[in-house]
Amino acid sequence: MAPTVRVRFAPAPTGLLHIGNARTALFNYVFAKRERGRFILRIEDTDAERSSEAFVQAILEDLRWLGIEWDEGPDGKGSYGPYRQSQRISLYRQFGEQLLQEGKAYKCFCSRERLEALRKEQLSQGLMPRYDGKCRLLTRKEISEKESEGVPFVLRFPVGRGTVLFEDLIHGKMSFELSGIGDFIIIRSYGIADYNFACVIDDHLMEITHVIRGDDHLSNTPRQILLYRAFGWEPPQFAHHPLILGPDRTPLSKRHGATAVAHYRQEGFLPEALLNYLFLLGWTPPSKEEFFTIEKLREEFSLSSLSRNAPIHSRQKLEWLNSHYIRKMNENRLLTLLTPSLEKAGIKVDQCEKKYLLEVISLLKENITVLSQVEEYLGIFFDEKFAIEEEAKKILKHPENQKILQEIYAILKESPKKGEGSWASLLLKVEERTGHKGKSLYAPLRAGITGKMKGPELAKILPLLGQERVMKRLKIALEGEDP
RNA sequence: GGUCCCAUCGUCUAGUGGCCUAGGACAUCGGCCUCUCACGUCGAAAACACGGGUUCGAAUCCCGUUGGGACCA
Repeated sequence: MAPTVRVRFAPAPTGLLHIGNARTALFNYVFAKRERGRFILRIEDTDAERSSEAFVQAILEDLRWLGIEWDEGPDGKGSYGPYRQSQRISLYRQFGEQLLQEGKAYKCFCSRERLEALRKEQLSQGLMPRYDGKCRLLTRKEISEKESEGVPFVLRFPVGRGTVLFEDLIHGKMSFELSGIGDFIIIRSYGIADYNFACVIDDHLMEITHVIRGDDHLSNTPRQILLYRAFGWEPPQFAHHPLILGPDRTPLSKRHGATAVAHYRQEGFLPEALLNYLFLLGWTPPSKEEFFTIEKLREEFSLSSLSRNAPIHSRQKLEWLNSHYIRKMNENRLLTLLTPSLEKAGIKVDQCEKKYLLEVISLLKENITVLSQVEEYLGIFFDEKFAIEEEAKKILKHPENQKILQEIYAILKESPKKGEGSWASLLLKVEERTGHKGKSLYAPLRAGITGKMKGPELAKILPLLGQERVMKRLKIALEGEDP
């Protein structure tokens, strides 16, 4: 029987989770679900300077928001811990020591100055800069001399010659020439493990079966495989996916503006839209359908069908998906999601009639791309936000338009309270009396009633506002007063 | 400089040797719908980086060039 699939997502808490990392997490998560395996969250916080607990918490929050649940992680779940590298430092040292004892690693006493000089010289000769293996040849005596002098050292791994072959689940057969790789550091002078070393030890100890990560690690993989071999461990399967690029075709970073998941969440993007988008960049479901859910991904996603091209981030496509999901969402859930935006805009949600709120939302969801955009339209439905835009004012100034509004006002005044259905007949009456219809009627009406030039259908807004409020707003428009 | 990765419309992609006069989506432009915006709908413009092979036949396979990217330092 094949062992249980175990995958991991291993972010460094040196910043907010950005959409590229989120995509990696999602690939791992969906793969684990499909294989009925386990998803492990590991925090790579060996860089104490740049790591912070606040970022750890922010990352966890973003992952949860995306719908990712981990089976094991830094918050107590799982028995392969600890799940923070900062708590595993002594482990790395132990394994470093083991390699040293077995003669599979050596102490390197070379100073920063020597390394720097070496590098410059190699460069000037047109050679590739890499460690020349000087300390690999040190005698026992020389080593103990250096040690007693207290010369700081690092642990290096002798790479040797040959070719490393492996099968990448996305790229296929991979072949790396070792002649291009210098002896690399596994433990730094201050006792901290290098990335590749810590990564291999953790992945092995946590019994990771599939390492799914970005292409930026592709060329680290032969180094890691060498370490697995040195320990006599079975390497996991590897899958390297392309990195999301910015419009300038360099890897997505802060320079490209908003890239953090948290940012998109705050702006009012839905997790299902972001998820759909992240997979759409580089993957097409068998059905060729553009919209898909995580359930569908669980059934249909496969690493080998992922594109090997690095995709470019497109906010437009994300927005398109988001507006689609907003329109599809039911009003009750939308109201829950929208409440923070509404409150922030000064609408006291709990004091509003829920039925009214839901109706407002059912109209507005047709017009917005991101949740935060509702604010733009709030003035139509909430008196405390009502304001007349400059362009609307211009329209209202026209004498002819004033006449039309006066007519409407008069008709409303003489009509008994209108039920919802009778607005249509009322507008017909207005058409008859003023001789205006279509645009010339509706434009001033819209300007007067909503204070805006665009928005949902007037035929739906009017009954929602009710006769009384419509009259009140007409009056404001007629008197040319600022409300 | 070495070791690798990648290469179809502006963007995401379909395409795994004949079904391709290269399909879809976003964005763009135009028509329709319509009081506006949005939606919807119809249509237009838009790509196989280049050069060699292999083959009866190549976007698809091989090699080289070019371009972009990663890692190494």
